[in-house]
Amino acid sequence: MSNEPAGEPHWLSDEEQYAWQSYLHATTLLEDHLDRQLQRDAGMPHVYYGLLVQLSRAPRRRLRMTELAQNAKITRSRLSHAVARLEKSGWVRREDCPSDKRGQNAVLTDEGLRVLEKAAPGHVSAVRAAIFDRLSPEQVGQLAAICRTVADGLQPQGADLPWLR
Amino acid sequence: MSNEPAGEPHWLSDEEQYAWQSYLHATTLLEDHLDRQLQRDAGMPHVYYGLLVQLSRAPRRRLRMTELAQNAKITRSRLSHAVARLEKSGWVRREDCPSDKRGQNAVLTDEGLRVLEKAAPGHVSAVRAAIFDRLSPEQVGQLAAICRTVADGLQPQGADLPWLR
DNA sequence: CGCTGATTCTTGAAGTTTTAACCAAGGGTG
DNA sequence: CACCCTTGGTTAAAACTTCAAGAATCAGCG
Repeated sequence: MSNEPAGEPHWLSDEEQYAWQSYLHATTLLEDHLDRQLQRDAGMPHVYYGLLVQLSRAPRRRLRMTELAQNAKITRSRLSHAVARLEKSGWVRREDCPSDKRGQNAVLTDEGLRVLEKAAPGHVSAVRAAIFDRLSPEQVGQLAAICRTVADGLQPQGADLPWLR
Repeated sequence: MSNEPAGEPHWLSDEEQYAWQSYLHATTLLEDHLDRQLQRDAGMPHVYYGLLVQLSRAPRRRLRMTELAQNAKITRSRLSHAVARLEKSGWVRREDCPSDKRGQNAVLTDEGLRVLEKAAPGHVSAVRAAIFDRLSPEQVGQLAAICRTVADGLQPQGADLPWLR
């Protein structure tokens, strides 16, 4: 847990500090870049686009709210607001879950699918231009391994929230 | 995958898709984790903490607004709001720039420095626990190189905005 | 059944970020 | 100086996120 007595904080080494700074810059710039790209070309922020992608890959283009939130790594609350907005735009529709009366399914509408298919090529281009065109195949593998490791260390088993935190 | 609107969308390969997904998960979870950690322990989001760090490293603990925004990779507008909030909290003070009457300096206050020094150990611990304790030294080097490359590809030379986009 | 606690999802309010103007001061140029 | 364009920074409004609370259903159990 958090043992930080008044002793020695154990700072980052120069290499670590450099890596951390680079990481922060890269992720900030990239997220910003993709957010603008999608806002301009598809009229929605990156996270919302990610939700449509998840839905498009799901069995009948629908997913339980909680499952969608887990896949996208966001809170249920955030998802609720997001789906409300996407519903207002007509890309997504809510649907009562037959098996559990508490549940809701988020369903990707036909129009949502069209918007997604229209935006996807440009988005992939942007991602490719920012990352995969600039990295060697070995680096892509390295990146995947590093991210897997970091993500695994932050997953569910947290404490008092169902799956996040 | 599926159709191709005009020409060839050139989708991501399986390896690339996997890396991209892993990247999104890791960065989302990490940013979320650090935001909560700092909100809890220091009463501010991660970006604001980064601003205090920048200021603490600057010559007389002060920086021109634009320079600070560049260092932190955020827009001037966002910085304006952030500094307004930090000013309200007493961690930062504004100061007219003597050499350029349009300019403003953001100055880290003594209280701001205390808050920063108090929060730093816990934050470093969190970063270390999430990343550097889990990666090999080689991976740290790989991460830095990858992030450098990506960041360099997204830097200034954009078009209609001074330095961002 | 009636109770209790957990799970699902939503909501309102407060805080943060984006977007698009906007103003004031610099820096030429003629 | 008059003009015009750029730069530094702010602001209002809209969009988005977080936080805490709440309503409804489910599931176990006596």
